[in-house]
Amino acid sequence: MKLGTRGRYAVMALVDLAYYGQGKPLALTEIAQRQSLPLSYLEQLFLKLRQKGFVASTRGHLGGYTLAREAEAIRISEILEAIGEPLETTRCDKSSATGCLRTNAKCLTHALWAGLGAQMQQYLDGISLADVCERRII
Amino acid sequence: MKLGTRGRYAVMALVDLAYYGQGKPLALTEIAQRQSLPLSYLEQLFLKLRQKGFVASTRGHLGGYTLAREAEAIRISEILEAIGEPLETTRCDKSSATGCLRTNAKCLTHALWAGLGAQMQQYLDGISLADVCERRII
DNA sequence: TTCATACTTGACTAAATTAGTCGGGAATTC
DNA sequence: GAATTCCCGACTAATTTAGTCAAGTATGAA
Repeated sequence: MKLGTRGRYAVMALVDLAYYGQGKPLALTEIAQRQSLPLSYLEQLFLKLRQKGFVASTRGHLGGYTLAREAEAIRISEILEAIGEPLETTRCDKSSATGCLRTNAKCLTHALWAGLGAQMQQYLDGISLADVCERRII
Repeated sequence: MKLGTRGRYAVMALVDLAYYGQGKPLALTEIAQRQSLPLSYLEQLFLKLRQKGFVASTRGHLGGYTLAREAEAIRISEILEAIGEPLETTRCDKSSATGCLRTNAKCLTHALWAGLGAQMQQYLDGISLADVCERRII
């Protein structure tokens, strides 16, 4: 159960954007350099972030990305979901038949994993981009 | 960020063992059938679980596995650790140089991921095998 | 205009991980 | 001695991850 680079990089980059880009467009190259992240990988991630309405882009010279929403209003959980880094603790979501509903013993563990997922979701729901920037993490 | 089959199956099997095997050895074939898990995969997992002292084995006819410790004393987090399903939210553990300590911006997210990891750990630390069997999950 | 900058997008790929399988052994009981 | 069951290592197919690469489009400045 490990966090991949997708989620990690996306949050790192958005935190950087919120922290250093005060309203003005910030080029991805700058973010990539400062955070030591591969540029073309970031481009992929920001494509999704733009499509989902987290950032806005300005093309051309002196262009870059800006936050499309306030840093206070962007929760970490949303970012992870947007770029396809799911918090998946169970496997029985899709179809009820193949899942864990065959015997009652199987379902004993279901509540456990669902609880873990809820725990994670709740934690990341409760933290905004601004919280991370201002070091308000518990 | 998803839970793999290793961790899921190991916990499912141990819950089954705690639930159905009341002191008497329970064969893996039985557990595998009841939980619909691949037998030879379970064998791998139980090898580790035995080596780490979670279960004891009895060979031969009417043999099988028993819990080596009380179900109340086995925490879910221990099981996951034993079989190599780590709760890895950060990547800067190993060496301080390659990690997140180069710029201060990087470290902004470190607290976040560390917090998430702590959250998960705490949750799974607080739940025992017995809790799962007796449906004492919140 | 022309050039440099920067976003846009899709296709592709190497490496790692996962989720197992397979085959043969060793111990124990009936 | 035969059936059962654990023991153990080697192997592998498929998936996922973590990117790279190439080509294009839009914009601002000189």
